[in-house]
Amino acid sequence: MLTERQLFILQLLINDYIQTAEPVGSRTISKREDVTFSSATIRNELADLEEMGYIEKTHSSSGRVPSEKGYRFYVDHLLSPPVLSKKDVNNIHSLFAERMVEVEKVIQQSAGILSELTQYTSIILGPEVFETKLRQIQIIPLSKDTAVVILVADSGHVENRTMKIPPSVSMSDIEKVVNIMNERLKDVPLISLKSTMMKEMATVLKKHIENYNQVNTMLESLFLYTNAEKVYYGGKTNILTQPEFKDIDKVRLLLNTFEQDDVMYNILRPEKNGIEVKIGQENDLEAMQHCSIVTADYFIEGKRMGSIALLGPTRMEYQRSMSILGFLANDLTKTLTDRYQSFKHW
Amino acid sequence: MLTERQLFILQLLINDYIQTAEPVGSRTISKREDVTFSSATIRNELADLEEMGYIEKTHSSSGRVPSEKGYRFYVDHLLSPPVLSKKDVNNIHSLFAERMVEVEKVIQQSAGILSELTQYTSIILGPEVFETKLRQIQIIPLSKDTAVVILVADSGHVENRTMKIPPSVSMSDIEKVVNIMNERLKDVPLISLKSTMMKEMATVLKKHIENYNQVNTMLESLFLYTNAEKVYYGGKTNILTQPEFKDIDKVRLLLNTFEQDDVMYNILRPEKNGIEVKIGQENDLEAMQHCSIVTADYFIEGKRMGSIALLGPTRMEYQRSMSILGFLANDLTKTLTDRYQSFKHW
DNA sequence: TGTTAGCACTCTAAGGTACTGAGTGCTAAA
DNA sequence: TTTAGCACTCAGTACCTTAGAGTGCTAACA
Repeated sequence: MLTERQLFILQLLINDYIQTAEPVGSRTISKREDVTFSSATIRNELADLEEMGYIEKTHSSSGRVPSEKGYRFYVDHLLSPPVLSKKDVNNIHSLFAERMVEVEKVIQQSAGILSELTQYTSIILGPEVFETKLRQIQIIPLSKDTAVVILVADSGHVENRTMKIPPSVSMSDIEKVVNIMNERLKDVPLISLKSTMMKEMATVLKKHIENYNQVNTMLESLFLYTNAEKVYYGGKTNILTQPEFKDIDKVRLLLNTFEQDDVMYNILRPEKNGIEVKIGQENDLEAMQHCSIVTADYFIEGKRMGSIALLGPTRMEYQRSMSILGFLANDLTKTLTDRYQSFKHW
Repeated sequence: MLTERQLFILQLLINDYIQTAEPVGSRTISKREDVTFSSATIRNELADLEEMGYIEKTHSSSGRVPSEKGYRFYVDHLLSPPVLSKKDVNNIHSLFAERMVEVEKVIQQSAGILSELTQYTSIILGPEVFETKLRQIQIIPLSKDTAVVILVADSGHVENRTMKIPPSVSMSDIEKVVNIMNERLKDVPLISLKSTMMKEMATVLKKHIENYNQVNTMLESLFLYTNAEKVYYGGKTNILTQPEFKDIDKVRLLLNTFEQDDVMYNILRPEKNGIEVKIGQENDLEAMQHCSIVTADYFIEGKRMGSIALLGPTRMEYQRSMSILGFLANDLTKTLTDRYQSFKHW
């Protein structure tokens, strides 16, 4: 168990290290105004803290650096009360003041402002298709064997795919199918579109359509890819300004990971509600060894829709990041819920 | 004017430097089998070449390195005949063997294969809207004051925008407008959609619609952004493996530029037809100081549609890059033209 | 007159040594 | 329990030396 003084020293040390990125020595700590005890005392305490695994030395006569365990403890128990400057708050609010129509834009802008305010890289998981429902489906022929299928969701999201039409399927067949789909599939959540279609529509389609099998395989291919949530970024290269990323190999590893949407998706997918912090190895991904990720969720009508996140070095400003993130998640939730309700109750 | 021998030596030097990234000395050159004269002779020639500005020293007793002028001359006059291995050719052909339906995918894949084959960063300017024509326009209401507008082009390209509907404009008005648009604007090139609409439709609309002014401003905002060509990338981080990009600041500058679509667009927009090489400063952009860009165009029915490009260090394999690029541009042209014709003549 | 061998010279890169300063751990006294 | 004091450690820097790759120049050669 840590004593009051040890807690205090650990906090001072981590705060200092977050600012300077330099190992912190006992003398540095003793010089602070609110420290009454001597550097020798601090040395003793530091030795204890090191023994318990909260801090480390970079070499035998260096100052101390927080360990991942130390950061974990700091985040869980030692964060000072959140302070957001009015400037920051205004900055965020002003973003939502101009009521943007397109969700994509709202999110892209949010990513931008996050990375600007923090100088870290911001990552946002776009709204899940999860709860959005089909409003309308349309098929527009392009040539004798291709057509564009357009799905419009009640969230305003539009999805389109080009597909091949088997020669045995006629245009009038397709028209019939579309009509039936619009009747039967309206207000079905996009996520269960495929299964609903297979279940509910099979019998109806069989009645009205000749080449049921061909049509069916065609439709199956259409809904093959449940469109994953899109990943948005802000300040992708901000991380390169951090001293811990002077090494080009680390950078390449990390930037490569950014390009893999599926990997990022898994990293951001939160395990629990609320603001979550993952420190270094906790991300179990080599590229993220020296990074921490702070995530928060946003909601529409209480349903979790996606996450917003900040990625920085393990030595990141957790308190500030969490505050900004929480704040923005809140605003995002409000905006999107408003928007959604205006659609739903129309 | 350069003598035969000087040409030969310059060529050997640049070839060597491209492979090794190390300054090339007279002895290195003299050791080559096909070199009959001594290193002393070569030293004399190198001194002349340096005086003429084709090569440089990194310090007073170092070997020589090509200058930008040297590269320029090399690219214009000294390239050895193109050699593409069968493997490369097959690689590219196989890409187009599976006839993909969506242009986006074709292009994304092309970018991928380009960067894989060369280990440089590939950049592709998506097909211009330029010649593609409107096939159909649709408006789907989302709420009492918002609707999604969907434009389908004959190329299969789908464009959608969410817009606000002024309260004074009724749904039936909108339906009327859409009908008129579909009548009048069909087969109008997307690029001139706005002007055609303003000219041709004004009179008709005035007749049928009450709130002409509101509708008009609404429509104007709709076509405000001529959608720029999309920029696709492959192997964004490949450039980081080049020894000239060990410096994190150079990297940041370059990667930041990648994020600015408009800047990249201007860089890629070719000035003349055919395969073009821009070396270092010729790109007049700080971030591109140490880079060269090779661009080629692709066409649909003889009309230039976009460009594909490779970005590497100035010390890049020009010959190979140009060959691969030319080859792929050709395949791309064929594929897209085929596709387009199957749409057009339907 | 063009080519080449030879040599003095230059500069980088790598390795070694010495010094400084920030930091530690331990001990003994307050 | 705290602290002053001291010996010790180690990274970083500066400085020097050496090795090696390369040049430019000169004088001799074909």
